[in-house]
Amino acid sequence: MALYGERGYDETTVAEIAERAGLTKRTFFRYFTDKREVLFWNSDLLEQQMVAAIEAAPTSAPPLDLIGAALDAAAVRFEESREFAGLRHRIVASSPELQERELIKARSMATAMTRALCARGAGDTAAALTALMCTTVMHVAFEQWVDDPDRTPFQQLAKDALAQLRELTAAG
Amino acid sequence: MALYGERGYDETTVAEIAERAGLTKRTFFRYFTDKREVLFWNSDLLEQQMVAAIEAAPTSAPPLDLIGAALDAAAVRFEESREFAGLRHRIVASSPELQERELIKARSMATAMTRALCARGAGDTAAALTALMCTTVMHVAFEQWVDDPDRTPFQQLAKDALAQLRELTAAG
DNA sequence: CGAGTGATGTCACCTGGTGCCATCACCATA
DNA sequence: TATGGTGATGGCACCAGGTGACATCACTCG
Repeated sequence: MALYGERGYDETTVAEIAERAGLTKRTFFRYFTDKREVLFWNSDLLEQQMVAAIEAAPTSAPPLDLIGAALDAAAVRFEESREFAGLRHRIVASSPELQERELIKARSMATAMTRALCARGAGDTAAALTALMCTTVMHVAFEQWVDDPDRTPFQQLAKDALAQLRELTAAG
Repeated sequence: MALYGERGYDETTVAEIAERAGLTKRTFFRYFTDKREVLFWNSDLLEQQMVAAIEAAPTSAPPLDLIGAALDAAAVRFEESREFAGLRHRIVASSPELQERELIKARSMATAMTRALCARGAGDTAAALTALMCTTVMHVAFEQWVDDPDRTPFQQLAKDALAQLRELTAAG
């Protein structure tokens, strides 16, 4: 992460990372499957927590509330490390391959939530749509949250974005 | 594409593709920036057509109608080559790196539509949410459409998915 | 003390991807 | 016809990401 920040992602070689860490290139690849994966070390944890939030919600909760619960869970993790998230986000934004990786992580999150929603009795299509809307709102809110000079809480931004999404689909 | 279908994407080397095409590895990379890009040859065309559909819609149209117009444009292109889309989809589904590429293409589509929506006077957040909902519905409908034994038209599936999304956000 | 086990190093190797220069076909113009 | 320019291709060397196979070393357990 330090090296990525100092010299840029593309300009950093795995050999250099390994050297800085006092290891070998080979050993690096035993810990990380990828050069990219370093930036997504804890992503599955976030996924698990959002899924758990959905599973823990009351059975009668409508889809939008489930999304809200998952976003609240995400908010907790995000607020834990705002400046780190900012650095990480800037690095990811600098490289297309990292954005690709970020997108597939989001997709993985969505499919996990889809499974959880199906397990709660939602139809396949409804579950998929709901989960994807959740990642959509998360993405939009995250873009506003990171590097926000006012340091507005993520939870607030996510709530607003969700409300706006509701308006958009209701109007007309 | 033939080689990807025969031997699988991962097992196919660029040198083999070039040889089959009567070219050199070097020449291949002058036409395609990537080994992956072969599968996404016409993706920018689809993007342009969906953007054009949004721009061509009446000024008074609500967001959901704009999404509908863009999806109709996509439907036209999809129906042109159903079996090809099926093969292509199967190949993409077989490889994570191809899925990553597909996701970033969808994202690029979304940002292009976001720009178009902003140009029509939509707010930044509203535009982003609308565009992402469009790609979401497109994805869900596409998954149902491809390899569907009943050969239901894409337009129908997209319309249904969009209606279901509306229900999901309205309920509660 | 010796065997087994897990983490690391070492090396060879493959493949995707790029820079650089040579070559060749084609085309316009004198 | 000869000449020179231009665009597409080939050839080559090279780098970086990534993997497999084997050696080594530390640590633990009996």
